Amino acid sequence: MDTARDIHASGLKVTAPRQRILELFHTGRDQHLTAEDVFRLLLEEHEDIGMATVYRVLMQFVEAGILARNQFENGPARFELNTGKHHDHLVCTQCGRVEEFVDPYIEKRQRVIAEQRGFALIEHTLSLYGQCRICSEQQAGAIAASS
Amino acid sequence: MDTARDIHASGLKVTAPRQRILELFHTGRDQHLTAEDVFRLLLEEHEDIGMATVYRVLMQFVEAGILARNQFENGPARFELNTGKHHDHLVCTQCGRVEEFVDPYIEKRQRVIAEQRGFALIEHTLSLYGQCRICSEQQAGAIAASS
DNA sequence: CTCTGTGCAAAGGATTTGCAGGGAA
DNA sequence: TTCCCTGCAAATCCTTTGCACAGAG
Repeated sequence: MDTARDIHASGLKVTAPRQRILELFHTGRDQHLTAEDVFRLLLEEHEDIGMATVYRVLMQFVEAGILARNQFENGPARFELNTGKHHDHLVCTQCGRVEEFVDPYIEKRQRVIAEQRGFALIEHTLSLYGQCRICSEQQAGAIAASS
Repeated sequence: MDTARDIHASGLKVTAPRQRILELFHTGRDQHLTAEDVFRLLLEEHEDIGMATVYRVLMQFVEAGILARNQFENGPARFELNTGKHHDHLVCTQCGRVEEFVDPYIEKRQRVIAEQRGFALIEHTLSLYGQCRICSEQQAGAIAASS
């Protein structure tokens, strides 16, 4: 919550762009923002921050362990607060909503599989793509209305 | 194995570029090639095929269900023969080697999780990143030699 | 003969980098 | 005052598209 402290603790100077960007991620829930999202939100706040800075800051935060970077399919990278707790994602192919989940059993099987193949596991990404409840309902409603 | 037949069955004209590209994937094992790989291999065969054609053909093959496209981390897309059997990947972060695996339990858990969240599951990607056995051994050898 | 395919070059989206001025510590 | 930061523009990487000609059916 204390953005200035987090930034300083990472050995980075506490500047306006860095504070504003980090605040964005602390605002609201389910924040899985693209660099473009961050840039646009800053514009709306009348902050004059360039895309290059957005990318640089996001990257520094990832290296500092403050943010985590996710690459879904072939779209732009999405950033989220790094809570320290690993988790996987459910991504709505319709509205882009991202939900998180953890399944201890899947995590365990992954370690077993890597071991069997002689792989020294470093990390993994698991993403489930589908239509979320809300989009499914909207679609059902639209079909009903058109008939 | 009969590339011309596969291509024709997809409603595509049987042309030299399409046949050469498809043959590449039938050559050898563990073919997870990038568009760049394909382009380079064709050059070595003295085939005069442009990158645009490589991308177009790869895309058509994916749409035809002949190839499958995988996006690992933030690197370029990798293509492989679509055997019709879903599988996930182990990717060596050192040498780039890609191995495949299937785990019925993980598959099942994924369906359960999606259902619990009200997601109509369409597809998923699971990739384990780490160091393969060969790279681990080489590294161990290098350390031993330097001491 | 008629379209689909192809190569080339240019365009495109996402991200990175070079540079000179600006601002934290 | 000293570097670290920043904005801008240009560069990069991967991929797609426009166009006129070539070739499969």
